[in-house]
Amino acid sequence: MIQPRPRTIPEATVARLAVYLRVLTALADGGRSTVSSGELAAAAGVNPAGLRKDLSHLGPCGVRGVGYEVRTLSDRISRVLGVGRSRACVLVGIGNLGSALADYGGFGSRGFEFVGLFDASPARIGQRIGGHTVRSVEELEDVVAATQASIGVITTPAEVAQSVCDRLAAAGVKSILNFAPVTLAVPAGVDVRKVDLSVELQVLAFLGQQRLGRAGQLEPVEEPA
Amino acid sequence: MIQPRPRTIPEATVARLAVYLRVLTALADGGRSTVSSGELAAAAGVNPAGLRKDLSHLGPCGVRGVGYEVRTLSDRISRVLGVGRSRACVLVGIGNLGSALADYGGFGSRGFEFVGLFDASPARIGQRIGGHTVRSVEELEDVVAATQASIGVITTPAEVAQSVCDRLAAAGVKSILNFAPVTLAVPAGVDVRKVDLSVELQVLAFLGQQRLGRAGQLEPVEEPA
DNA sequence: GCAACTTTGTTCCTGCGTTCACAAGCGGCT
DNA sequence: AGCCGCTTGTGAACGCAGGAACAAAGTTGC
Repeated sequence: MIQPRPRTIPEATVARLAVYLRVLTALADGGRSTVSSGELAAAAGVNPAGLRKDLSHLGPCGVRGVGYEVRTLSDRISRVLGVGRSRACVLVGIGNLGSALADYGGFGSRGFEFVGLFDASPARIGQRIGGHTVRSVEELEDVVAATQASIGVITTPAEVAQSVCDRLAAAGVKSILNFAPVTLAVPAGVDVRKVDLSVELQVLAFLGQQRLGRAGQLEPVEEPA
Repeated sequence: MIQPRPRTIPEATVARLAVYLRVLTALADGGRSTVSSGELAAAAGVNPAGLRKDLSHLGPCGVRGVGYEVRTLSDRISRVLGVGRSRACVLVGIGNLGSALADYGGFGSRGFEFVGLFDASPARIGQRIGGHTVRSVEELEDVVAATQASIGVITTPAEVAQSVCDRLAAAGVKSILNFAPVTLAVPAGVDVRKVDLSVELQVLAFLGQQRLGRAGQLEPVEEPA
């Protein structure tokens, strides 16, 4: 028997499922037992129809006329996303940002566990952050091999990010989250996801100034009819 | 004389323009004077045709048969994005992540200047980070009004993010970058951009396990029949 | 001066994501 | 038991981003 449902869930949907899961957890803590798509969508900041379509990728999991049972839906999403499955992560580059991530509690509750913090600076090595000890980046390959880490996070300066990325990929890491402001080249079979904080600010600023122009506060730069 | 070009540049294009700008800056530092779309696209990790389409939103700025002049293109993108224009930003929530952002040098070179760091904890108030002193969140409205800050960054715990957001919006901040894991509600005319680190990891992990499933290495965790 | 090569700018097209709208199904009320 | 209202799940249309192919334009060599 084959599954009639296509196994591919759009990436945008996956991102929203994670958001829904967080909202559902908050609702469960609040004692709610059921919730409608409209209410859930409002809390997540999306369109109700889009939410239902996202959830349809999991198969029918609601009751018509009533809504979704919070517990059931929460479990279903957790299972699909693989929450609870422990995932070993390594983090390279223990600067300000790296320290913040290592110390952030939001990962552990989702099954992400840092099994190695690495830095090249002798001043950093040996420090304890978030319950782990910073190790020399020389040990990177050994730790990845020993722990079978599948996720690597790069928070190094841009200059060394590519070489760190190469070493992670060579050591067997299949998924890389990159905070360094460079575009990484990786071999096939390795996923890279980039988070660029200054680009986010830049886009935000551009939208702001574009909105000012549209608002006609100062000379309306509209094309006249 | 009106500009015949439509003023709306797609958001995705704006984000890529910021990336191109970074690559161009690196090229200029390396002494390059011209660059082709193919080379620039490779360095930015995008399709050459897409890059040319992005650049076409700025009007013709290349020379056929030669390529783009690095200096000219760099200036053009900078002007469109508003780089160089100084933008006052306030940062609320000086935890690990907030400290990292306040101390990150990548913002100042793009014209983003933090004019206020705020926290509610007395233990944090008075600390100096990145050349600024952490102030009480009580002073938030006064500082925003005095500095005409247009951008606010929220790195507080989730529980207080909405109230901070409300205060920022009421004080006149028009663009908000939110790192707290909640969906913020804002009045019309205010832009919010959300960066959710744990969602990024979640998506990465899901793509990884999905890739494993497709590879047929082991049977994917099917719902039993 | 002319031809050939290189590279841009544009156009078409395909696919995806989002939104709207409606049929199907379930609980509650009479 | 039967009807009504509410909510889900799905099908269709719309708009948008991404990719490939092509024409225009400029340079280089002869």
